[in-house]
Amino acid sequence: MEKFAAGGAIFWEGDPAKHIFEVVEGTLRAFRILGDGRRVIMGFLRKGDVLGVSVRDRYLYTVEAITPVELRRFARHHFEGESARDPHLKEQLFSRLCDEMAAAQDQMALISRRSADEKVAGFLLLMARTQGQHPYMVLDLPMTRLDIADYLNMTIETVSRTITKLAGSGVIATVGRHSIALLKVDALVALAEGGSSATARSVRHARA
Amino acid sequence: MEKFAAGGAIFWEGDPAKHIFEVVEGTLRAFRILGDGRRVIMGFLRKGDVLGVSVRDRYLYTVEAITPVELRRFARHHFEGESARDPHLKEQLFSRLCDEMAAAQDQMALISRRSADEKVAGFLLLMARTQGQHPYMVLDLPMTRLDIADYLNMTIETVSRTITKLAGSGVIATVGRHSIALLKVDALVALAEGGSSATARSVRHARA
DNA sequence: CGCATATTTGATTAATCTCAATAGGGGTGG
DNA sequence: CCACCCCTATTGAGATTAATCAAATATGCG
Repeated sequence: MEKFAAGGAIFWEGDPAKHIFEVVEGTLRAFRILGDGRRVIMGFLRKGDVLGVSVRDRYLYTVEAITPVELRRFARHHFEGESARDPHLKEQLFSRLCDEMAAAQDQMALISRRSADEKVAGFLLLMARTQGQHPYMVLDLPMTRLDIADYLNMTIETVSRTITKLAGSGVIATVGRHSIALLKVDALVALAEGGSSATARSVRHARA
Repeated sequence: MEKFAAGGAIFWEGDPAKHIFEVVEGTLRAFRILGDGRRVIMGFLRKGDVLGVSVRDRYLYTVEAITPVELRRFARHHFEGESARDPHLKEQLFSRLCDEMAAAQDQMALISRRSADEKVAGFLLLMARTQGQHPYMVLDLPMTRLDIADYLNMTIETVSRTITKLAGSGVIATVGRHSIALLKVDALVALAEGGSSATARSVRHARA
């Protein structure tokens, strides 16, 4: 069991991938830095998530702690090649990887939304699903607005304005900086699916 | 060995995932339809690629043939659970899945680029890498501009304009509708990395 | 309690999206 | 083999959105 302080790096993009980590407590961000210095957040990791499954030789992204975290560390070679006799173990890893893949595709769909409203609404719903709570829930959002922006491929200003707007219309309510209460979940769902300015054109495309 | 005509669907999002396919010949597109009818292309598949590895119960996306294709079909249950005694087989599947994951992350980075120029340049370089050829190569792009647009999260008009602009500046040359010659690869690389309008601001963010 | 930092807010600019119309290919049938 | 036609792609002008630049304001931490 290992602990990291907020802001600390667990591993870096390009490091030899010698370990797999399971998140016991806390939240982390996984990201890559593009050639020109921009940061792309590939995902957020929470309790129960596993880091470093999908790599072979070297890590594909950097992982940093957002909050203080506790991790369980496993040597990769225990899972690899002939040494992993236990078929159950392999099966589980495979299963994890499928989950990770599904998450990546969900994020792709999220980023591919047109308007800022749709993206932020989709993000909040994704976080809600991850935290698996109920309507009228209060979301815990340990990441900064900049993290959210880099995750959704937007600027921090647009994220902030969108959240302010949603709060103004009573769909959500901000509680401090790192909590958001979802007041009208169905309105949020409608927004996330492009409920406001229906794009008949895109639908035409889809059917073409 | 099975053949599909251009435009034909191999399987649909939500179908029970009973088979895995290997592409022997041709090009396909994998996509999801969002709630409001928009289409998000998750990837293009070519000779040697494998479809349907990363799913457990049901396919996560629809796959259609862009050109006439030939596929090799395998029953999923041959790879699953205890029945797959061969550790090599499992290892290979795992390896495939890691590749798929890496591709998904690369696409995420591609979509997350700011300008249309960067996206299209990045796309062309990705296609070049996929086709693994040399400088001054001629890319084969069987997909339509709409496919490219739905892949890069842009409109078809912007894709068209960007390609026209790149051709006008002598970086590429269009050869018919489905071929593009890369004339200045390094210029393309520079564009893909944000070489034109450097975003000092984003760099600042990345370091923050 | 005060400071450093994250966030919000404002004004402006620049880009893409949208709507619209034209041009160009490529495939088909005569 | 050629001409025609349909569909894709290109081009144009204007509307809309988010990015950018700049400044003020909270918030949470030490």
